[in-house]
Amino acid sequence: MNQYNEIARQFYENRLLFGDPADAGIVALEIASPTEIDVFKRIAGKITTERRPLQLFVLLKDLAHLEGFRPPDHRLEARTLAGDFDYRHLITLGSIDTLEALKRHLRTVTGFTPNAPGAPYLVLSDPVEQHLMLCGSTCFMGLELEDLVRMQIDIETYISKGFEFPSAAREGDRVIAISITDSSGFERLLRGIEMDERAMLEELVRIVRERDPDVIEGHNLFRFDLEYLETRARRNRVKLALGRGGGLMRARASRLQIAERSIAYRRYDIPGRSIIDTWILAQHYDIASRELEGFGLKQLALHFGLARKDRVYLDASRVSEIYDRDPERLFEYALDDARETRALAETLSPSYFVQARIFPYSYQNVVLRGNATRIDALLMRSYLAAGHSIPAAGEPAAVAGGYTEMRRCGVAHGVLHCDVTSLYPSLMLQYGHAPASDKLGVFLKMLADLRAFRVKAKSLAREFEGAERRNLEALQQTFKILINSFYGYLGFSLGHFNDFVQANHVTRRGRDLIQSAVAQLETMGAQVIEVDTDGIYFVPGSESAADPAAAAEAIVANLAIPEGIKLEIDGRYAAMFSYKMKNYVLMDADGAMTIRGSGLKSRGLERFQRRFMQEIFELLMTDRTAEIPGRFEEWRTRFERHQVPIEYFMKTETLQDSLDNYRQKISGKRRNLSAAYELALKSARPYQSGDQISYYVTGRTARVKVAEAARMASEYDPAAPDENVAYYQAKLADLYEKFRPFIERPGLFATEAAPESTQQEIFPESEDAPRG
DNA sequence: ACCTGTGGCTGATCAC
DNA sequence: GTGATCAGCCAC
Repeated sequence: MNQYNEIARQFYENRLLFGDPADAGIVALEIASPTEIDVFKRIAGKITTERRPLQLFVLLKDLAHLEGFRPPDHRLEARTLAGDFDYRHLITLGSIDTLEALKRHLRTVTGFTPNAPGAPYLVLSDPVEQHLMLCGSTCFMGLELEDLVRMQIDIETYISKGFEFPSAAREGDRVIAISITDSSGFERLLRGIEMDERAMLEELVRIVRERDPDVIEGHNLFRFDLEYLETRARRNRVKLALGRGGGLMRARASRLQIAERSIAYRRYDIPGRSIIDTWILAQHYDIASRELEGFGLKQLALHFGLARKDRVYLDASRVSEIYDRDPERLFEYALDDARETRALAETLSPSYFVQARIFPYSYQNVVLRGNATRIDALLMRSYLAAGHSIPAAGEPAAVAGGYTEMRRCGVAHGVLHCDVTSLYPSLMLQYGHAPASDKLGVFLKMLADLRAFRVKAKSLAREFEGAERRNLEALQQTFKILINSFYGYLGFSLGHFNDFVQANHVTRRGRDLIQSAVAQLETMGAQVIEVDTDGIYFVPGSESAADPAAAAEAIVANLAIPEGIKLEIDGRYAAMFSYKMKNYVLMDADGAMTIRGSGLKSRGLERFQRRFMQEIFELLMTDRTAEIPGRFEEWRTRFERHQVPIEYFMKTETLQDSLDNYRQKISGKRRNLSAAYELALKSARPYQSGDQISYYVTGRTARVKVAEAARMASEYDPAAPDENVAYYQAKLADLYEKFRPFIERPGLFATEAAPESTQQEIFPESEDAPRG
């Protein structure tokens, strides 16, 4: 057996983390009848179906709540679990009908809805999850991503004359092309000239059934394509029987929480298959990377280098026009979106594929559930398997976070960064910070296994090529994500094993550790610039000139760091501009800059601001501050002459709220007016939360109400430029003012001795730009 | 029905 | 004008 198989087996035999390796090949599960579940397996490329008895459960605090409940099919078992946690009575049932009846009964008897805080019973909302949690199986054991049949679907729609945006409900709007590709190389374009819409929809259903994909992928499937198809299918009286065994596609309103973004969307489910929306994968990706310019297929394909060289993108608002004039031209390019979606999914989905082997969720739910919720599911699965009761989530308490400090600001040269490797996980393992309620000790066991597995997967990945390397890379990436979620779980208000006291212990140790390292560095003659949670930027003392690399290692080696904790130099920079906490710029030996912090690189800033700042930073860090006033003048003049293109001064904002919600908050004076929402309200397009709006500011004076003076960037006419020159020039001046102290007095300053902005105005106001 | 955390900066708006 | 507040974005 080769090394890859050996390691892989070691991973997959870990039943704390993975599903049952003996139940391999599962690609999907679907409730088949009130008492049965269909388990779809792909074995040697062929789909088989096993119909098994459904295993469902409810957990109760008090058996008395069962009194008076008559199960419709009399199949119900109650069992008292070990330990004395709140949820100690496991009621197992074999029928959805019984489950629903029991939920109704418990709601009436206890007065609590299923997941309300303090409810004396616990029911997982998804019956498939209940089943997987009890039986211990998971999807994709024994499979790799390339074993799945993944289909990509993309539709083109006709927009009636006089309208800019598609509406499935509008007379005249319709589907004019459906592009279908799959991972076996199948490609099919349904063309609206040979087929009417009904025929296209029926053909789509037929093809999906015939190709029988495990996964259906698409870009914006949830927020556009499926909703459009649903409406058109209803109108054409076509049943979207896309499921395995002919089940209908279902829909319901749902919400998705991705970091600070809360996205309302219409969730779709297709029996026996998983729906993967690459728009959602991109949202997840962006939380970690913060580098995407936008979430359109085009922007993503360009960002990930997936676009073919001669790729032509058809603007959705021009599709109808092209279709009327020359439909062949539309059809020529229509398949490209589906092909590109396939490549995008291959880029973004490997980690989720691995996670489906770990968590008791369908592949689709792995993408849609949050990290802490997933850890909760692992803990619950372990406890139920051991026949142990489950605690109720603890009351939330305040948890202090990481230590942050900016000790020095301005420009420094020869900067090092040191970093504590996996700070919180290391502290949790070294000092045994686990939930007090984890009587079985699985929390730290899982964390330790994950850490060991990650090290193995990472080192082994380097020894392999091709598919095996990609798989190992996906494994180590997944382990990393999971490892980093364990600390967050302690402070997760809905985590059954949460522990806010322990969360506080962990961060307290982290703060002590990093502050001790800072103090030691300063004692050794280093100048510490910035500290954030687990990392320190500093300029080493002067004695290190001869061999900077060795000197840097020596510094770190000389720090007194607790047993089991590793602190290492993980970056060296020619220069650093320290501006504010969490806001700084690094320049490496080649002169390449890295800009960090919302104040310096936020996508909420117009591109001209980011560009002008970049110029300032580069000049600041290369001691060419004298050139900065000239650059400022250049930008001012460019605006004066309308030479700045719209892409540089438009602002792009993401709508977090729904428009209804925004309207309600405004009328209740619970929030301020916002340009992006006001424009969205005026627009004909039905904007949803998560959509982005690009706008610019019109008018003649710098002090305008932005929400009133804003116009959609798409309405800008370069032939009749109406951007507010004074407003944008004032922004340039504000920007210059922000950095003026550092431009006038170069060097590195202790924070309390930071240079103040002087009152003198070196740039006279222009007549049309009165500034208050 | 859904949900990992804290800390920090900035622009826009609004009450004072 | 100033400060408070909200929303949005980002670091870790």
